Amino acid sequence: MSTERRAPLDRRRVADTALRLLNEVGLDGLTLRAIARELDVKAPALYWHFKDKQALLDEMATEMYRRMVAGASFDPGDTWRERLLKANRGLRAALLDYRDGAKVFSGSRFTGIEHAGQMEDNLRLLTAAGFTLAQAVRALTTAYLYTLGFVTEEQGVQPLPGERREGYDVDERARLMADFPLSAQAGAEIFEDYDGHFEEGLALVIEGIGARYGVS
Amino acid sequence: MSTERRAPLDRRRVADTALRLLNEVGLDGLTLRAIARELDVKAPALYWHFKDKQALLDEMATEMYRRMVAGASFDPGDTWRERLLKANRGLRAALLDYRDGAKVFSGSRFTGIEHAGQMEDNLRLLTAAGFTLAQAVRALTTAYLYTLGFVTEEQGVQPLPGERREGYDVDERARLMADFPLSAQAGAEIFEDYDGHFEEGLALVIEGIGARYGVS
DNA sequence: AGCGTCGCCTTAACGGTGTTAAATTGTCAA
DNA sequence: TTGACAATTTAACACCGTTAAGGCGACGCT
Repeated sequence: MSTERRAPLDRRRVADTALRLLNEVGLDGLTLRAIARELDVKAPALYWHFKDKQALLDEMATEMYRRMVAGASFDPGDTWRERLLKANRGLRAALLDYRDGAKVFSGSRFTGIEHAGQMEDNLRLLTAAGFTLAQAVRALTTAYLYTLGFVTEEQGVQPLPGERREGYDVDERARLMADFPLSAQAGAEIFEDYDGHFEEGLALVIEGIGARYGVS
Repeated sequence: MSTERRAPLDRRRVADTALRLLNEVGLDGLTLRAIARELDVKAPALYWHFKDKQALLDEMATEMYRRMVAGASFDPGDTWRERLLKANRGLRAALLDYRDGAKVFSGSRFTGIEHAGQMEDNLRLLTAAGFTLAQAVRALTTAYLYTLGFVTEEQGVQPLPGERREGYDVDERARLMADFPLSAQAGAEIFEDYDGHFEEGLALVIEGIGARYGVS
């Protein structure tokens, strides 16, 4: 008889498994029973480690953020523009790593204060570059909210890089909108080349920060 | 005996009622049975008018948009800056009218092409002002996504104007973040005065559009 | 060695959810 | 009068998050 025993669960391992499963089944399919099955455990066992499902989602969001920070290559010598570019490209990449990543992320709250480290770093860099604290917060937040909004929409159309949700045929859309020629033509500018469009929008935001706050 | 008979349902009336109910119970509490009860009908009746719950949510989002457009005071003589301000202030106001409005909105798709009217109008105004079509689309979309991201976060903290969700005490947050002085101080810049912060971020985006695309 | 405690998990169950199939009613036309 | 058809109800299904209660193994204490 095998005396092998499963190692006891902990919050981190549960969140890990849930994140892996998320990519297979999506947020709708991410049930406690499915997560438990994956961990070779019954669903109520999860309640020993999390007070409810939202707490597990919070831990998942926190783990997503941890991995994003781990993958970030922040240089103390970055200009503020470089830093804003890196931070928001990194955020987008982190969200795109998971199906419904943006929804999970924006629907949750961090479980600790680990995120304060990166924030402090960014605020220090921007204030050192000449921004007031209020300006620095506004700059970071505005870019952050743009990125979050962008990826939320992006994942609504393209759940994972490569696969496309139904009902987004650009050609058919153009046909329906025959009476609105500019809108029809705009289709390609909306539903394709997300990478390029994200960069362009981010550039707009950064340009605005530099112009309005008079920091170069 | 009263021979009064309920007028038959239609998609619009169902969406109306669902939107009213949304403000009382929130998105989580918005069940088909609750909506049906409000309409003095049983839940499966809704399936005569909608193929599933998502289709009803789509109709709700469309109705939100209709009301937003109805409440908009777009002047053909608007400068492109005025137009971007009006459109995004109007969008935010429309989303804030409903509890979880941003979530409902960004999780759904319009049921028709009614939204193309306003889009065409905006694209016309911006291209007339000197933007290329691609630039106009990018300008409108970037501001739109910022607004959507902003209100999503805002409603996560403040479901309806006036009421606040738990766990967002700025003072306690500052205490936890004692080791991160800038971040601690930033609390007030993040969780308070949403009106002012929204305006400032929107101004940043618009400034960036003007600067990068060289249109004044 | 025996015993109690405690951490971690299972079994069983509850009320509620979206959804479907089938039966029912009301209305209007032939 | 009958038949067709739109609109709704009744009944049921599978599954969901969550709770209560109990089981089981490992550990410290006497």
